[in-house]
Amino acid sequence: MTIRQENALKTRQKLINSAENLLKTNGFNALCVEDITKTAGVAKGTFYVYFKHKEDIVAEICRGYFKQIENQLEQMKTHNIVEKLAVYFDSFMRAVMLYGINICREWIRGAIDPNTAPDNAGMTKWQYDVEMLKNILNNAIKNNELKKDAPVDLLTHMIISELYGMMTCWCMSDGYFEPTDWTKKFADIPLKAILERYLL
Amino acid sequence: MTIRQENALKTRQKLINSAENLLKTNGFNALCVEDITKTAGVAKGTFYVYFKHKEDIVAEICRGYFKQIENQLEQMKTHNIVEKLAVYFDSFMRAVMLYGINICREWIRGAIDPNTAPDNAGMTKWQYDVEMLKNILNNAIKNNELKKDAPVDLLTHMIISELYGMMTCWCMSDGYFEPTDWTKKFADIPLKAILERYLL
DNA sequence: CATTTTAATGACTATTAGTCAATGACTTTA
DNA sequence: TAAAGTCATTGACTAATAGTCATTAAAATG
Repeated sequence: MTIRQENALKTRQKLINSAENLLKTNGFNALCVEDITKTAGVAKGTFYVYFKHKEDIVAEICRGYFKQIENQLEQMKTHNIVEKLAVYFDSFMRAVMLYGINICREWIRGAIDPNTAPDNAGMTKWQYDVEMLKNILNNAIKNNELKKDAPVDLLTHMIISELYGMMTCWCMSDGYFEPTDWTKKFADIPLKAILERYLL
Repeated sequence: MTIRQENALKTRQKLINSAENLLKTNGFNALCVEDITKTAGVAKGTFYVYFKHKEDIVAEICRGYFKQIENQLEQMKTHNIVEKLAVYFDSFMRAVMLYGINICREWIRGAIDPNTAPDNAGMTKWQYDVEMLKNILNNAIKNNELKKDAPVDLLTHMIISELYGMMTCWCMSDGYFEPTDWTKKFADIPLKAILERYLL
């Protein structure tokens, strides 16, 4: 890698760090490109060298969190399906605890906003969620944890509903419930109810 | 009521109708005040006579849908708690079917957006949701349908999570599931699981 | 009819997303 | 190593649009 390429990567990362901090403290509504570049110590135009739209950098930040969760799950191959899903839910809530309520809001806002940028593979964050969950369920079928005739598509979407509902409600209640307890309730009650009849 | 007051009301309503149509067809991101006033046939400044911020008119529109749902529920006093909640869920989905996916998106976006305007009673849409559900549950306790020691607060929030999750997922899947089936799944499985142990 | 009130106006400011031609630091090549 | 070429960076620029406000005219009042 040449010096030029290295510097470009550094600049890009400076922009992401800067945007992430602003997002955490002030939320998406207050986020503006000039603030991002000022904090990063570059000119405004530089932003548009690396990101096509303001939303793109936010999508990238959210994608970062998502990758972390994905990694955590990779290391859980031995666990059974219900436990794995509980960890999946818990990971999201942990990310929220770590990064704060504004990031959580942005995660949801980004999902319902039709303008949200897909990643370089052309996939939206939402599609990633779906794919990841589908894989977990399909693997469970392979491992004889779940019945062969389980409606994977429907189950996937119902489980994602639980995840988004849990996060949305937690944001709106401004952290009224203790995050870990909150997650556990969902893993224990609706999640189990959804899977129940298809468990082997 | 004087002519002046009547005309003012009419103007206000024209603005709301105009905004509602634009919202339905183009979504919130594309909504702009100048379009609203142009369509309504008034000058831009007129908008700000009736609404303090752009968001306020959207909040008012959503509030309108909400009132309709509230009215439907008023006429359901005889039904039991599980049925009543099923109707509650169904009403939201019906509103979505009637008003379209953009209104549904806005309903969720408005809930997670901390800038959303409260109504004249100082209540956000989200607080309305919570209050309405709490009332339903408290009434169920009075009617001996639900145990006296049911944790109303927690149940309220878990049920709202189901509602928002169901709606969010449906929007994100771009109406992939048939709305009525989709609602029924949630009323039948997670909702029942949440209430189950507190039913009498 | 004279005076007061207020809904409506549209030109105005302020903010900010996004563009682009110019620059010069780095890389390649002969 | 010097000339030629590449590309990250810049900041002044345009465009779009939220929100303001002094003015106007129509309606209400007495």
